[in-house]
Amino acid sequence: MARPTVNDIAKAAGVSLATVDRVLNARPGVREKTVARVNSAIEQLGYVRDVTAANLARQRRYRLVFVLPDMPALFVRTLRDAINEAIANSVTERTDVRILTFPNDNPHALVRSLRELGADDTDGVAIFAPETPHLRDAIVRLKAEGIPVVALVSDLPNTERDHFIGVDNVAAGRTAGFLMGKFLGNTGGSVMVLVSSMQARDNVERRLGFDQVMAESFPEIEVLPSLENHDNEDLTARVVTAVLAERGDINGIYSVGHGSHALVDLLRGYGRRSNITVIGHELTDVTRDALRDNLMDAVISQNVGHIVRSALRVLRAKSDGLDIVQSQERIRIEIVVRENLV
Amino acid sequence: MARPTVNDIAKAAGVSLATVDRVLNARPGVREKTVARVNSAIEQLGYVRDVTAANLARQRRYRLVFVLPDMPALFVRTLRDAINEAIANSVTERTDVRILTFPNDNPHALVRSLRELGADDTDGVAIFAPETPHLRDAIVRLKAEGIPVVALVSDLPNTERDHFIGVDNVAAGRTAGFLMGKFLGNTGGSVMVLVSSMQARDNVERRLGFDQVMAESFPEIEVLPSLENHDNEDLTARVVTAVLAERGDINGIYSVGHGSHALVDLLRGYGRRSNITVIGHELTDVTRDALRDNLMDAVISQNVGHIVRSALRVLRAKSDGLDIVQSQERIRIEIVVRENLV
DNA sequence: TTGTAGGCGTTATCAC
DNA sequence: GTGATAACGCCTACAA
Repeated sequence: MARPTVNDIAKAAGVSLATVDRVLNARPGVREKTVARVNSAIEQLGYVRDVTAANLARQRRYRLVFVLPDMPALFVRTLRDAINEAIANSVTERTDVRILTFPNDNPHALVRSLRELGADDTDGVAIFAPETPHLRDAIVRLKAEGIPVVALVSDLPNTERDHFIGVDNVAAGRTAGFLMGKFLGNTGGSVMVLVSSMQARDNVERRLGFDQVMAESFPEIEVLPSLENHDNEDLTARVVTAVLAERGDINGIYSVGHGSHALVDLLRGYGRRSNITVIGHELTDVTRDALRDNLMDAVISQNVGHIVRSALRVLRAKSDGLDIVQSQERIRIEIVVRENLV
Repeated sequence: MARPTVNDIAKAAGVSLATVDRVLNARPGVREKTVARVNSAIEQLGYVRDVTAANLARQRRYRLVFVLPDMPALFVRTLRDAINEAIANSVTERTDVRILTFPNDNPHALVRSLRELGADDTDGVAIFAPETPHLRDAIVRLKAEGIPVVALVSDLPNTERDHFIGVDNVAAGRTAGFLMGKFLGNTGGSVMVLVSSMQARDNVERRLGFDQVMAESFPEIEVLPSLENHDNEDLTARVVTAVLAERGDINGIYSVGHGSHALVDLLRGYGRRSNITVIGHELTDVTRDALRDNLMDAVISQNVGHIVRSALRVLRAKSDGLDIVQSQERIRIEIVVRENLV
């Protein structure tokens, strides 16, 4: 039998469509008694609103905004590409997507962009940015205007964001550590740790998880202190070369950040004659090639396509005050090796 | 500016709504000249039909069917659970889902079930079953009736199925082999291969991929012939125990099928005192616990939730003659270890 | 061969 | 407070 409609509840409750609608959308101007009557009819018939019909009637468009840093790291470009692909496919989903870019070294510019957004022109915001007090304030304001906000890739735990879409970076680091330990076996040796910057919370969390697992499960392997390379190729080359020369026992490199470009370039120069296990994060053109060419052994990643689609679904749902399907929105920590590329 | 509607094309082409509709849906009774005029208006305005409005108007429901074997293997139950979860969440998607079960040793029963389905009561079928001549015929008939058919998990390459939703099992086997080789390191030794049955095409393909990689990249490791255990616990225990006793050099076990239950039970008895690397397929309650308890080292898997949702999307799209978003429908070969569980 | 009118389930603008 | 009534974008009798 067919789903009950507003007409059915109207009949059942002995009121008109308009009244049912008022109750459904919690609009004022209905006696409490009537509200109760309508609600019980809704209960009894098991009514669930047809969102597509509602959206048609109100000519709804979801105006969503992605906020991204203007970083050189390939991962950000990968994310941007995924967003653009989603845009291309969203014509059919009543969704208008804008991308706002901010200079990644300038949190004020970010906040300034965010200030432009109001409930009159945006229905949801997805933010990929480091947490700062200014950003916290900006989010407070967005929420005060009733605009849903989700954190992307890097969580903003001390803000009022509605949802975080990304992976647990401690677990991602633990996964990297587990693979490093298993790949090295019980041969001892030591692992060099490369990181773009220890400012970013994701990097810190990954390093933490990595160290946990190495200490717990592979104590015979020594993990060296982090080397910050700021995504600089020359610096990377110099530092890595120096450390490799200095210590003869290095058999693993862990690249914590999402910019393994410099490292991969260097390794490509070596031609992998060194028998070093290399593990990094985020699947990009660079790391994909590196896996294929045996320059890297594993990449811990998160599916950007999934992240973007999840952000869109979650923001639309929040904007409608609807529930989300948890299992569908969980972003998995993916392990990518040579053989399961794509 | 707003998306053009049928009204806009009607105006632009100087015809009525009904004519536009006839052209859009390729219905007969329109002069070629008129068709051309309407089509060029559609082109010019960049019209793209609002599927939700169309579905509302025609009170469209997608009546989809999943066909599954009645197997004891936990993987099938996992898949079934995922379908039921999807059903629970599909109220809002104009989709009615039925599950048809057939005794897995009886392909005739499968074909008989399929015969019941007609264009009058089903809009799409997703089939998880081994390919047989009878099944091929049944699919020919479904397609002849205009019913979209997708293969689930295990491809049906020699049939007219519209789409395959699942992973490349050769690549899955290669991935297992890669991890086995990396985990064992260059210690030599030999790997025992357990398989429920070599009848199933997926098992054969995985074994093939596994052997490829082992031969190419880890020639120092010996891979033993497949032991068929037919998911039987007693048999597994006897065989595995015997082989382990007979050959002292076994340091790896590869469980090819999707029923690692018997093996895990046995290993649990051993308490993992044996230093054997164990790799299997499909994440289920059993393999999840085994990873957590260090009884297994890695599980190669495919996300059943994703598979089911993909099947629904693809069948709906095919049913409407729409394109699918390839990148969204590609099922990934997932590697699951202790640290990236869930 | 083409057009008119009404309806799909919901919302919104009026009156009463 | 409440109820007709007309949209939204599309489809489908039924007329013409």
